[in-house]
Amino acid sequence: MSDKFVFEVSATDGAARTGAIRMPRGTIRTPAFMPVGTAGTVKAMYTDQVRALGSDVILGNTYHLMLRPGAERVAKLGGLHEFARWPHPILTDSGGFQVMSLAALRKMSENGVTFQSHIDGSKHVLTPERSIEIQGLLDSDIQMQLDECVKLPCTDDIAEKAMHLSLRWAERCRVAFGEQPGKAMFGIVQGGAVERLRIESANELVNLDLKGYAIGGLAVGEPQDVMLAMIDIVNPHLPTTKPRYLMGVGTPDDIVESVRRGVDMFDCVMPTRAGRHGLAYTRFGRVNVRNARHAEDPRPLDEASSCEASSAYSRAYLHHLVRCNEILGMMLLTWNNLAYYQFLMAGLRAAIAAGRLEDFIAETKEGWARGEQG
RNA sequence: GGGGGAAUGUCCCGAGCGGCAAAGGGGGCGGACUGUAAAUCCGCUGCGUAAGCUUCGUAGGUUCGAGUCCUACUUCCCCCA
Repeated sequence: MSDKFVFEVSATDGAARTGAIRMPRGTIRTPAFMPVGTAGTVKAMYTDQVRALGSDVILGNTYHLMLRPGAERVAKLGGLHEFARWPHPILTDSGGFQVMSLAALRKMSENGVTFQSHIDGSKHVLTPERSIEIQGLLDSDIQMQLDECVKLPCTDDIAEKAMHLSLRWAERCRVAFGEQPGKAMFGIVQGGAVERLRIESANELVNLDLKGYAIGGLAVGEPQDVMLAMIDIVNPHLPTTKPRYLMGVGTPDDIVESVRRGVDMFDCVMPTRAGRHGLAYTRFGRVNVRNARHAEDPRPLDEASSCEASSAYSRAYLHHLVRCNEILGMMLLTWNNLAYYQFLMAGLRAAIAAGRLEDFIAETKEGWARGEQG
């Protein structure tokens, strides 16, 4: 096969692996963290900054972009890459997450989801086919199947129905997507917190022979140990030759633990949203910059960081900006957080390549536990 | 000189019109955020673990009961001279 979408594992360490996804718009080094840019922007960041931090791919969202500015309009303007000035790979979510997050504004049916726009209340039908069509109009490089994401905890019955519906939708998405060399459509494993359902979901999806597999419906209310247990259950059923993407996760600790278990891709709102809300992630753990104790602290968040936001601005100044609700405060903390996330990912990749992942993880967690630098 | 108005919870603004430990804001202190309806949301903010105690410029008074009514005083503001 001469597909231009290729996943290569270059090294493994335990269940963890490092490698690269190569595709026409660029290479994604794995394990990868993908900053979330729901509405065509990684909030509070310039694309150049996002790129410079080592991001190889960012997310976009079908639901949000179909409402505003509209998929056809984005297509007319040259696609999402051109529109948002991000020439590198883009992964788009299908709208499946909004099935959960906008539960009050949607209706499910076998055919698809009907959303009532959170913006103006208008009705929009999202079928598996339309979701793929929209993702195609956006010119997304990695497209996600439409799925039904369910909040946990839930009954086995609800988890099972959502999982089976998601499987049927996966097939329809695969047909709609067809053959697109250089691009990919990923399936999404569902099944709540039920081992049997997770395994069935994974096996059925693998039968569809997709280019990548996501684990969805996690970090949606369950404790971390449950999430990790689900990963351990699912991964052995996924082919080692395809990328595994844990959707929507997570905290640095979640990511480290998942990489250790063989996950290759992550996306999460955490670094960007938390940054806007005054929380900084650093090598020394989390720092709530709003807290009074930083008011007169001249030290930067991390003097050794190569990111200016982390090394060149005092905590006192960041504290001031956050308190004043200044835009720059959100920009700097988002920048710092994304820098830390990408620093962490680079560290994980290097550690796996060097066969010292466990040591790296121990050192990393030691830093978090130690707290403040110095 | 004459007339009118205002002082509220120990940071600020401010509701309150006889049953009030006293609405709301702001500020402050802390927390949350996981495929983004999020520059959002949630606590706490007189003392005490509690029964309870002490508060509404000051001092008296009326009343079962006063932040609310009356009197005087203090300070501030406005208008007329």
